[in-house]
Amino acid sequence: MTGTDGRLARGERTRTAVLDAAVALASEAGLDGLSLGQLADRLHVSKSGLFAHWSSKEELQLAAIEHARDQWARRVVGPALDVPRGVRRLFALHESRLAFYSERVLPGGCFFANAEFESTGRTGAVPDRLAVVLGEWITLLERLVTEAVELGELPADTVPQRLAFEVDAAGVAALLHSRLLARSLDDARQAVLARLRGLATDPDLLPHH
Amino acid sequence: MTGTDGRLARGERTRTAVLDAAVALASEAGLDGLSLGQLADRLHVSKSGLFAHWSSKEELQLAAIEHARDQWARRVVGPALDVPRGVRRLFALHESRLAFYSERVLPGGCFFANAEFESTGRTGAVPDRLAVVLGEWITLLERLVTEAVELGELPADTVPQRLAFEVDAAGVAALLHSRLLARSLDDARQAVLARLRGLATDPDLLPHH
DNA sequence: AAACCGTACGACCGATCGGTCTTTTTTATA
DNA sequence: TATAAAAAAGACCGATCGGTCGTACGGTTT
Repeated sequence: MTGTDGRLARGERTRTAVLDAAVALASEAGLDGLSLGQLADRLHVSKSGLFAHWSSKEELQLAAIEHARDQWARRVVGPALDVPRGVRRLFALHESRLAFYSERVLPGGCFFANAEFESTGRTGAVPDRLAVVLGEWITLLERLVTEAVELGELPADTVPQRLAFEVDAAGVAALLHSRLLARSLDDARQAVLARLRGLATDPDLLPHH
Repeated sequence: MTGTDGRLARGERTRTAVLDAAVALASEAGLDGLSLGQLADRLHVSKSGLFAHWSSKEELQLAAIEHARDQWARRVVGPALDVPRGVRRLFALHESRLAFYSERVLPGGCFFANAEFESTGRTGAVPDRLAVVLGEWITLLERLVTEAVELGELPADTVPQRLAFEVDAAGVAALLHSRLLARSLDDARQAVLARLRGLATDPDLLPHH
């Protein structure tokens, strides 16, 4: 017995490499603008070789969604969960999201924002899956708000849905305008910081600037 | 003399019809996803007929930008300018923007948001022109905030850039999530309303709900 | 009536799209 | 060492992409 099959290992390696490139490309051109030919060229593999791993473009798109979701969980959500529950964790999530954008992890800024815009008015497995993943994100934000309320760090009459919407909105706008307005990321940070400090029962849980 | 040349009139008619369809199509598929073949089919004209009016796809894209800009000025900015200066006009602009989305004037919701996302990391005449038009929009928001401050309807220490960013962010997020979250448009309205009422020296200038 | 001009069409071009099929290379097992 | 299986390549397919060209129609001018 060998434990690891070299053939499968090789396949898994290229599979990961392809998905990395696919997520990066799709963050710029969108899931639809993602071209199999361009993707193959960039990775110095043949276009038909991609079909050994995914039977169609749609399956590759679905795999790219899962790949991007893992990346987001690891680089954005994970670090925030190391911070204590409450307003600090909520703000940490917002900050790690902005860091993801400013560090230009993906050339287009964000895989999901681009994909969500693109899937407007379309139907199919790809928009369906995107809707679920984005629902998870909103739910996470709402849960962090609710936790802060339960800890007494936010007023009891806080509407989690709306505050989650406000925090997310700042992130979305920061991304959208980051190319045009260099200060948009800072605006997004300051706006949410001021808002949370204004609401928090103990503003000193959050930085002053 | 005839005053109106029938040939030019006919050209202007189809030109307008094409741009209407182009803006609508681009609001869904993006300026890049806009296909001349599909556009021609939808209008029951020949693809080559389009080249009698625009020498290339890029020129049609630029014309579509101007067309969408006119539409936005007429349907969103115009009505807001009928409202008295100050916080009321600022909120009216936000509301007419949300109305533009909820009325589904464009199938994709917004021409410019889609176009701005798509032009991330690209160069050329189209992204350049988009950057200018979007700059005009941000400047308009900032000007309305500044006017409200000068009228004493908002505190003197208000940072126009940031408040303009917050109002715009609510609109952007409302559009992005409007397909997935039906309540996003209402969230965007309530969030900005609560924010402005919280800041305004006379909250009664704004509606209560 | 003739010349002219803006509009619009159909045929066609090379490039690229997603996708199929056959063959070759690499790795593991009998 | 021969065979099976996974991975990858190359040739090729019909459809569509943006774009060109020659031509015909309709309204204007002389």
